[in-house]
Amino acid sequence: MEERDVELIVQSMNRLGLRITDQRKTIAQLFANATGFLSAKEVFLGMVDKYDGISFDTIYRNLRLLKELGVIEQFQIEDSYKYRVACFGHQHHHHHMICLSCNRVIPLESCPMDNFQAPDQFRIVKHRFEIYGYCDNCQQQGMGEDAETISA
Amino acid sequence: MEERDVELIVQSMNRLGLRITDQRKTIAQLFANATGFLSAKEVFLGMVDKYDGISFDTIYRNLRLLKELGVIEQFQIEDSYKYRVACFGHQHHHHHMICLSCNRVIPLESCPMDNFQAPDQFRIVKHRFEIYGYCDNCQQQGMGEDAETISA
DNA sequence: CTACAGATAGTAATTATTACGATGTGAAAG
DNA sequence: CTTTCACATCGTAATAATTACTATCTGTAG
Repeated sequence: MEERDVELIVQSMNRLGLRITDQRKTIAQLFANATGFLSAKEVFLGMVDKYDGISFDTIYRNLRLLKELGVIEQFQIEDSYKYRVACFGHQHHHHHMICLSCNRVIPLESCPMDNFQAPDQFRIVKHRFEIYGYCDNCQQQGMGEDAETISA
Repeated sequence: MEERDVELIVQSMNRLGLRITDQRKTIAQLFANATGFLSAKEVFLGMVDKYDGISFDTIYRNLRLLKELGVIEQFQIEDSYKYRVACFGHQHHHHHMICLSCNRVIPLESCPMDNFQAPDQFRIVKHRFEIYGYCDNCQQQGMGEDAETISA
């Protein structure tokens, strides 16, 4: 991403009533420059150079706030939380395909609930649907050739 | 569940090459008697009376082993891991509806991947699909009446 | 009965996350 | 440009969940 994208993130922070601190600008930069996901730890590591005594409180509080306000999205990948800039242009309900090699996220337009009828008078409140595999690029670089489809 | 179900679990442990220790018998009992899920902590609490110096190692090692061997299934509910006896009679690939009130698990026969075509030459390795809501029983007891459908 | 690989106890270490009082600061108002 | 103060951060501690490891114990094959 480019400088313009940092501005977009900072602007949305501002619009949502958050103060624009130096630390938050840096968080915006980190997410704008990230190719894939960032874990809390990675955000910390990206900040600790510039703010050498930075508090975990600052990291976790901002990640939580930005998630709640919809600026970033939280994913659960391989048993741990990771974050990325929310899919702009996909504000409506959608799902994702996630590349196990490069962590690229491909938004999906279709939702399995569109043509699903719950049995047993079950009242559906929410659902979770994610696809994992290897994207076109990574396959061409030989990734995932040997990977078997896991039925789970 | 009944005594017979404890035996089934113990037998499958045995068949899979695990030694039948007292502790493992007790774990089998806990899962056989559980109405819903058990967290690692709950398993610990269920064992600590009988084995007062029981090690976390024992709990976590056995949960991991039993999960890997397919005796129990691991779910992620409300940001934490919980376990239950695997769906016997549903050894093939399937998904679940999970009641947010009583934690009842309803196996689903249909899989969203059955009629799904991945775009972008994405090579699908695995997927995750879970439905959360309120089961028939809990709705009749007034649970989930006010719950709104969450698009996420 | 014996031997031993595997299991457990007891404890420590690691990791992730949350909490909180003191201090600092963005930005709104004057 | 100052003042002000709610919000943000720092520094540190606490909590929680999980993993690690060694000495000891035990299920079970032979």
